Amino acid sequence: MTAPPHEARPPRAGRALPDTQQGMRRRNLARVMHAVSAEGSLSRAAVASRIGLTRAAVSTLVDELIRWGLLEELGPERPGRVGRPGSALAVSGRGPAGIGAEIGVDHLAVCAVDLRGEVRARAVRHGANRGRAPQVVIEELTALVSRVVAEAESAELWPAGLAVAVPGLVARDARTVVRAPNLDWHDTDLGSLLPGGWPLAVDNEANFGALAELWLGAGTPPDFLHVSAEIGIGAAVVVDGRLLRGTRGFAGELGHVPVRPDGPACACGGRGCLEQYAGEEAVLRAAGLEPREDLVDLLAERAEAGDERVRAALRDAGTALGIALTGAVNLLDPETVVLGGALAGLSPWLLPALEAELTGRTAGAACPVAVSGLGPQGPLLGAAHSVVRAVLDDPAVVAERS
Amino acid sequence: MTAPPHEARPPRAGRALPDTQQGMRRRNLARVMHAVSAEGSLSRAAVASRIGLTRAAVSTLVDELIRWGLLEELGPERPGRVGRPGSALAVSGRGPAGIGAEIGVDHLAVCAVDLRGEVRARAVRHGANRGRAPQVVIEELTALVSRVVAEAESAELWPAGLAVAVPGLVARDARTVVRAPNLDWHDTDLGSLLPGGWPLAVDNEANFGALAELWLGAGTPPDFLHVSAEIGIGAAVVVDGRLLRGTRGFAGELGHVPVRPDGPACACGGRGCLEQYAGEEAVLRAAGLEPREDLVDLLAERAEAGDERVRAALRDAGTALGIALTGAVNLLDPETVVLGGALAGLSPWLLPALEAELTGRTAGAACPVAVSGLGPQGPLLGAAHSVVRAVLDDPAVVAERS
DNA sequence: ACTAATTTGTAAACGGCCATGACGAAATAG
DNA sequence: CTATTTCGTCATGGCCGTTTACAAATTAGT
Repeated sequence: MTAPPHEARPPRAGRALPDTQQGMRRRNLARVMHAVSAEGSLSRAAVASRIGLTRAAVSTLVDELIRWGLLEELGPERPGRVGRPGSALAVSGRGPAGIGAEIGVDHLAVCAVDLRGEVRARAVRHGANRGRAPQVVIEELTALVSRVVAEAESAELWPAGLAVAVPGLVARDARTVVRAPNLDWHDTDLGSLLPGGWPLAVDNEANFGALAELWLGAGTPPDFLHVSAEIGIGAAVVVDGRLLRGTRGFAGELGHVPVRPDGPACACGGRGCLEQYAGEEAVLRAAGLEPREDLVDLLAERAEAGDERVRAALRDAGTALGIALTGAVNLLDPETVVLGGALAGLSPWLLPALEAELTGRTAGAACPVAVSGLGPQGPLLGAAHSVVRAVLDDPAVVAERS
Repeated sequence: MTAPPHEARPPRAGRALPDTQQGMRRRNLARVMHAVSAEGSLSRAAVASRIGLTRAAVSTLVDELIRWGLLEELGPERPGRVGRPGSALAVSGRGPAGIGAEIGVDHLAVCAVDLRGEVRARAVRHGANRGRAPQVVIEELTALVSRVVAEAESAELWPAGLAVAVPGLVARDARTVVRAPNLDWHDTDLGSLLPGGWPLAVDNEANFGALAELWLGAGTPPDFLHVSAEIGIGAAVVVDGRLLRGTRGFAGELGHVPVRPDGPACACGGRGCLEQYAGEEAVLRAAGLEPREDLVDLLAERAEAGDERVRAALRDAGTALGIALTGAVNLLDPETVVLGGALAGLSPWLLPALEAELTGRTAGAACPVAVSGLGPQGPLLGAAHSVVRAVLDDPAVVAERS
């Protein structure tokens, strides 16, 4: 577990606030929100000492945040120490909520998360989406969103934004799906298909999964490499608490890192890419299984049961992952590598070979490998929380929106 | 970690100015300096419109910067347009200077750069440093620094900091050389050997080379991957205009990215690392040459002359580089890849094979490869400029220092 | 039980910083 | 020669956090 930060500092948001007196005030509002959010309940004086402002300044900031409905006063604290007890502040359970959505290969999911970080509404629809037209899928997703939003509104929440996790490459405009091979989508502008009216952010599921790990994972450091696999293999690079997106938004394509330069040809144009060894198709073939919806469970079950062919397939996938990760670790020097998504569930059979490669190839300076506790829930939670974080990072936006 | 705030603090520690009114003023002072520095000469009104402040505010900022000796008034501008002509401001050619130093495998170099970015003093000593004790080498380096500082001081410059480029891995404290295989140095604390009194920053030569490319290179974008090779192969990742250093400061170890997982064993513990194919030793062996000091010139000369064995060696090195870079590009999605250091001089024979691999393996989404115009001068210039940038990024420090 | 000490939250005065608006100065346009 | 435009500066005002002071609420000590 990482030591509690001496100061609850909001990670520098995507779009920095202007460097003016008003921008300073907005950043201080954010610092108050983050401090209270991190501790759950805090007095004004405690916030002041934590973020380095005076009690008087914090008082005016808190007044404003209460007026906007982002904080609420819980009443006097239980007096344990000497002196007048403070009045406990907490992040409001009403007000803005983050709507997260996930487009999986064989399911759709939507949830609403309040400012406290609690999931307040959910909706899921199972069924394969592969090859279906984006319009149809988005229509169904929109219906789920409507249901979740209605449920949230009945709990006095209002949607502050919609974030959609997609199994594919997303352009930096956070609207266009450039390529989602497992859905057969290409250059699809989700911005025009999804309901307008709220801020919208579309991103790779690996990215949202990594953010969930950063924000919700136990002891996840601000510098790590998050690897996830559904059908393709994606990774997300988090540096200093921020996602590394790349010029075109395509960073993290671990699946196409060359593992054996003379290996089998890949659809990407290369040879011997990681996906040729650790991708779903490759593992299925090596395990001698047919494609199914609940593939991960099946693989885990067979491996558990002692199916030697399945175990060998997973072992080989782990080896390939280890080779690719050796390159990534040498290049990025992350604090840890986190296995998420489907890899989390299969980690008992992947990890030994993976770690053998990784530590064997990096003598001494090995990078620890951890398994995500969020597993397949990561992307959806990360999406919803990304909206919540946007509000915490700049609480003043809600004032403009009323 | 108890570090005195004044001494041994890395100039570009990345630590942002405090978020207060005074911090805001300091940032605005920096914006004025950057604006004037970028244009060479600018009136107060032009600065104001460029950085988004009012003329009145800029006036007071400029007054202060002139009082500190960082800006100087050149007098009225040539009136070409309507209205009263402005008074041209320029960055002062006197005052603080950045001292850059480079410890190469077969040379030492020091230079002084003024705030305008011009090199005002140099000193070089040739001779192999491999295997010599750090104390002895640093003693010689210190002598060179003294000469350069004396020359700078006679030109009314005073050293604002010392930055040292080293061919090896440097810890994040910017003082300790963890491993420099080509010097045979291990866990050497340069901070205690180098002259005190100034802020000190030790860093990898690849990092400083990348910064030089960022700051001085023609048209270098803020997101790129800089590859350099002296004996080992180092890379530096620049994201959004900032170096990615990694948790331990070891990011960019491209030389130990696996290229052929079953290839020859490497000192790092791995097999088939890039260095086994494109490192100096490997290229020498393939080319059938003996180690020499001016190896790069020799290789270029032979290749130019048509020596087929040398050309094949460089071609193979390019291929291996291309494979390793394919992985890096997939992971980081940089805007360009820049070849610097010794690779720049050999690029005519490396590039064809390198680009063939890179574009062939990344179908369509290829990443352009550029060659550094700075070549072997990069690290030294980057080091000196890093000190200058630190002053431009926070001009108020010079006021504290007098 | 009563006083002293400590801590919290708020209010008023203060100082730093930039914006606004006005003014003189120095050029061009007609 | 006048009107116009632009530059640099000054006085004023608003925003924002700090300083200082004070009442309220609790514990510690007698």
